[in-house]
Amino acid sequence: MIKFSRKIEYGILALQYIALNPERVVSAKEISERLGIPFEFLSKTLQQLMKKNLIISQQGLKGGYVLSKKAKDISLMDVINALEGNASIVECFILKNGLSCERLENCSIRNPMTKIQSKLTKVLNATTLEEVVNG
Amino acid sequence: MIKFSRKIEYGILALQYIALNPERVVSAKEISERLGIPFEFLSKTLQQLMKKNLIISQQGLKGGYVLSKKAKDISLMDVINALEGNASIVECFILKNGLSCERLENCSIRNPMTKIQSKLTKVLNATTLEEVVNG
DNA sequence: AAAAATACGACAATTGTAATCGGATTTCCA
DNA sequence: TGGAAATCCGATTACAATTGTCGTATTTTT
Repeated sequence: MIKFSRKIEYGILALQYIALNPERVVSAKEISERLGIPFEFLSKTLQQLMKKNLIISQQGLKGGYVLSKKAKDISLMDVINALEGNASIVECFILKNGLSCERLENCSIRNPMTKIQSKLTKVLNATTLEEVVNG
Repeated sequence: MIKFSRKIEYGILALQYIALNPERVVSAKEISERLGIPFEFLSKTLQQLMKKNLIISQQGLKGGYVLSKKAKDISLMDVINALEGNASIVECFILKNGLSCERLENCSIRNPMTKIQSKLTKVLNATTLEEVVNG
């Protein structure tokens, strides 16, 4: 199965919700209740997005989040990178202890996979939050 | 993280290995040893591919597997479908009990995700085993 | 000072993947 | 014709990653 993790789904949904309410600060609680996403988990996700400068947080009463830039300047790839830092479609692209997989000599799978990887990355880079918001 | 499962990786690697030895029947044991893939797990994977008619099995001593069609007629999508039957990039595309997700009314994420999904599917459909074999 | 929000580390639960086990069947060949 | 080597296949276990929870500290507004 090839699919986005919950975290990424939640992240995209939350960003979409925030983007739809640009005139105000939106709290995690509100997003959580409206979209039916576990509050604590969502909070963690939003904090990650904040650390990666995709959103700005305001603490305290009446606090919450706003986008740090325009929806058209946030790509799905940005979100994935912020939340997981890795969109490698094949295991062996992920270095372990700085080493690549041990199957290398018998593995001519890398090159064609690289092509698929780059095509996918291209799509994710090209798709912005604005597109997601506007269906 | 977006990545192929081990099963799919193993499946592609095995098909590649079989495709590289078109003149003979290749046993699961040989593939397992050469590529460092757990024998039992690989066997299951090959059996699945056999049931979906991507390879032909020959039982008994000197048994093993051969491709059932030309490498250029097997796409990565075929492999994924055979092994998991689902390449949905977003959870809500996967129907549960015939129902879609409960977030529908607040969810305008479906449409843009469908676009990404179809782009990905296109790439996977267009990439054949032959391409994988020839790097 | 109280209320409502974020921040954050640690932990628990769940789930799906990955791997193993046990045994059955098929086929070849000495 | 019997043993070896292979596929076949259901059941079960092991494991890891994801997902979710808890408790507490901190920030900010009223």
